[in-house]
Amino acid sequence: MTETDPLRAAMIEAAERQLASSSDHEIATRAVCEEVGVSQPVLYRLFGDKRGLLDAVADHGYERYTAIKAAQEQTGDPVADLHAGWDGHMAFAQANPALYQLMFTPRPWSRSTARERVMDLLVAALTRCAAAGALKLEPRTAAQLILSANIGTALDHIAKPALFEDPALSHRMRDAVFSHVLTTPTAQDDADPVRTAALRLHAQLDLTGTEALEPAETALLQRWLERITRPGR
Amino acid sequence: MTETDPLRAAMIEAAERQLASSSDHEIATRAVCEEVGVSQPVLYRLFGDKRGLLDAVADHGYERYTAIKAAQEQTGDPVADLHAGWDGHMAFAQANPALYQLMFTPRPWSRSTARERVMDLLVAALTRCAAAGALKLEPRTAAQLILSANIGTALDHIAKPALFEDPALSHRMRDAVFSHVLTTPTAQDDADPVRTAALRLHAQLDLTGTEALEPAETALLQRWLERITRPGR
DNA sequence: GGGTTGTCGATATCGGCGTTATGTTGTGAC
DNA sequence: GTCACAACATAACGCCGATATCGACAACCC
Repeated sequence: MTETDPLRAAMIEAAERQLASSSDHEIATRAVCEEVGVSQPVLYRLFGDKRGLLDAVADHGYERYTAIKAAQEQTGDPVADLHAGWDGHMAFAQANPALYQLMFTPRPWSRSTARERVMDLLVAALTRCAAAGALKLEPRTAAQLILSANIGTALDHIAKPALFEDPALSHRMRDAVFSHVLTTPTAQDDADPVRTAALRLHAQLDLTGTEALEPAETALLQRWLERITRPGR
Repeated sequence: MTETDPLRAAMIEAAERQLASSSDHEIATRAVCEEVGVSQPVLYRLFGDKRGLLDAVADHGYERYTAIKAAQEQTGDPVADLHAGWDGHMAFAQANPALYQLMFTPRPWSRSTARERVMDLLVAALTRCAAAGALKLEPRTAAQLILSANIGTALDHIAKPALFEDPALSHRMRDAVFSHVLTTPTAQDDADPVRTAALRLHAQLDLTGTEALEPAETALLQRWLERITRPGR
């Protein structure tokens, strides 16, 4: 995945350093090239564009993001992992505010896939929750809700860094969204038990699959389960 | 409040037009001056800075924002007004994506007060809800939650405009946050009836005040009510 | 009323930026 | 040996944000 081009990696790291230390969250292609010790045309040959460099920095930030996440999501309880994932997201925003905005704030003409990949990570974590019967919604819908709320909260905290000191607000938002997405441990099958069971089976099939059915049959079954869980609410 | 300086207003409007029609959500001071028919030094005399111009554009956007809001928040039911306010916020983001990002995305060194003023508007709407006994939290805390979630959802929709077509996601987020902030109509006084009653009285005093107590007494009472409602959760 | 002062504006310019055309050097193939 | 090609630096172009300098004009004091 990483092309192991040392020059390219050095430029990305230099750009990330300058981005983190710049007061206005901006970088200058000249300064990046000077820090690495090369001239400007190499930047345009490697990244095509300043925007290409920024996209590469954002994608590199995704790998640092996954490194933080991979170091913690070890619990057997997927719901606890989900909570830790929210807090890890906030910690990443606090540690790298400029990089965070680059990754999660909409930039026109951006071709970075950082946000989508974070989304996929979240969908995977939510699918594990669904397999445990803890999810009320489809994993993708729940992921969109959680990620939007997480980003909105993190951007608010970045604008007012004092908020990071007290995690009460972040946890309140986390609980608000999670309680709308997760099943309550007490009354597990609330309104529509068929729907919850279908969601659980769908996720379990995504995770482990089955050998009791032919692939074509499994595919048809998944479509049926999607129809059962579709209507929302 | 508006200084009624026609030149200043013309430059703000020109900058807003160019911001809305620019592909990269950027403006050039030269182009703004040229459209108005003045030279660059007047821009720096009026706004001091390019950032000053952008701040003025953001603050002007706040007035358009309030215009949309003032046209709808008329119902007697403050909770219904709150729901309409969320949807109006999303509609504003859809109608003016570039201006929206300028107003609600953290910009270093920005001196714009647009976000704070929107926050104050939301606090006022929530205080009306609290006076009706519909709020579980202090208005400021609730406002921070709602605004962060609203901004996060709107930014997500701006990045993928197709999401605007189906309001299901936005409404899901709205319900998630609101159900964490508002009292359910059925079981109004749930865990801590003293706290809910104190919140209600605090808000009502903020709104209408009282003549039964001296001002100093009222102030002390408000501090007591804050201590009752402080501990959170 | 003439000179003074200060405000408002334009012209011209500076330094920095993103980007690219041009030259130059090194290297492997035949 | 030379020829083709790739990789790199030099130098330049055009645009941008910001400002120094200068001119016009109204108000005001003596």
